[in-house]
Amino acid sequence: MGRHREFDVDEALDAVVRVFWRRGYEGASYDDLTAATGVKRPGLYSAFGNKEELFRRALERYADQYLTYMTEAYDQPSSRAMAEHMLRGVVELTTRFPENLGCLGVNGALTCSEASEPIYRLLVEFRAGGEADLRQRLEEFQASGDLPETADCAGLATYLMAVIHGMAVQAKSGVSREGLGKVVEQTLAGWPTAPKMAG
Amino acid sequence: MGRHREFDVDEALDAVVRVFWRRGYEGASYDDLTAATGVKRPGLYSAFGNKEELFRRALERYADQYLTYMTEAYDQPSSRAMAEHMLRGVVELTTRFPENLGCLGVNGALTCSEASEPIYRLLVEFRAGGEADLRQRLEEFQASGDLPETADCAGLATYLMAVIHGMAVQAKSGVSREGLGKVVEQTLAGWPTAPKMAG
DNA sequence: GTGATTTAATAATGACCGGTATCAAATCCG
DNA sequence: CGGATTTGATACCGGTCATTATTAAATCAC
Repeated sequence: MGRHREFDVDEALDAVVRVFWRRGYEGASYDDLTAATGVKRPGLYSAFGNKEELFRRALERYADQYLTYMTEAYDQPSSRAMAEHMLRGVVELTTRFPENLGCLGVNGALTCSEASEPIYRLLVEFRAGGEADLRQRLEEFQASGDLPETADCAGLATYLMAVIHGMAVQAKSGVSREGLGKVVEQTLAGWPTAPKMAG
Repeated sequence: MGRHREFDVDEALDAVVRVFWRRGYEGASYDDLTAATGVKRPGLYSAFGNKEELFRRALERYADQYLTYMTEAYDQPSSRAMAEHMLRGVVELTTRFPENLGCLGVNGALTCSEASEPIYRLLVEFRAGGEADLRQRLEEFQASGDLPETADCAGLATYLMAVIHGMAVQAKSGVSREGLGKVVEQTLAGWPTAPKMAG
């Protein structure tokens, strides 16, 4: 019983995601958040908790809504196709909204004051988790003969994640979709090729 | 005439550089800056102006002190040697100080509140300037036959800067020197080779 | 309708932010 | 020395930060 909530929690969270995506965790104020959501301060607090919890919720929603191309990539038939799917997905994501260039995983808090270090660590772990998943998938590709036995899967994962984060920085700096496409091309041009199979 | 300044301006600026490098522009407070420099607030203001001017001074000093490997790279005899020199320099720079991982050009302000957008734009231009210089040098290498005529120098410059910025993000996330070395190897493995010259 | 309960809106809280006014200490000139 | 001038240190300023106390409005059970 009691009065009903007058705003849609997921809609508000979507707006919150866009604010953090654009401004980062510390750069986003409650004035920004209330303006974007149309929800007053106490409404956000009662629905999501404090700013740190709000960011955690926003990061989860961001992953669910926008990082689907990562799991799609894992279903591709070769490591090269996987890399291409991921890279094309990054180009699309990081340039899709002119107001939210780049990606939340990097924009959220590359640096911050001491007070926000929990969020900084959250994002470090978030990115490290993506790299660990990628490494594991690369090792599967290697086991199935799609990558040479001499390939360093951990190193390749670190490399590909570096390119992805670098593209996010470039996108945030205003590099166009076409410019980022060149990054994709060069990355794929250097991708290791499977050894010629007998038979 | 009058009382003499009791601190060394360059030493103080070096300490300021390290604070901004670690915390970013907005994440660095005057409490952090005064603690690191040993100079009280009014001392910093009288020597450097306000926070924005202080950051501009710090960025200049950072470039002079730490980005020398970039100009060294331009003196290398081939585009590949140049790329390797740059990439090894980035590994060294971004992991040199455990308290200041990554690079100031990216850490400074990838995102920020509306109030700090002048600094945000300064850093966008700072990075874009580096990419423009790199592109020009690549075109010279291409003109001298070190890169194939089919190579896209602008695209290569965007790619290499993406790798560099991505390595800075990875370093800031705690990736080791060895891990970043793998990024260098993979980047060089895909570097375009000059066409075989006749004679 | 009445009372209990939940949300919405306003406005206030203490802490910290960048930036300065103030005054004491130090230096130079004469 | 004495007076002018600059720096150093303390303490303060208004503004903004995240957070919350308070009160009005809305909904439910009965």
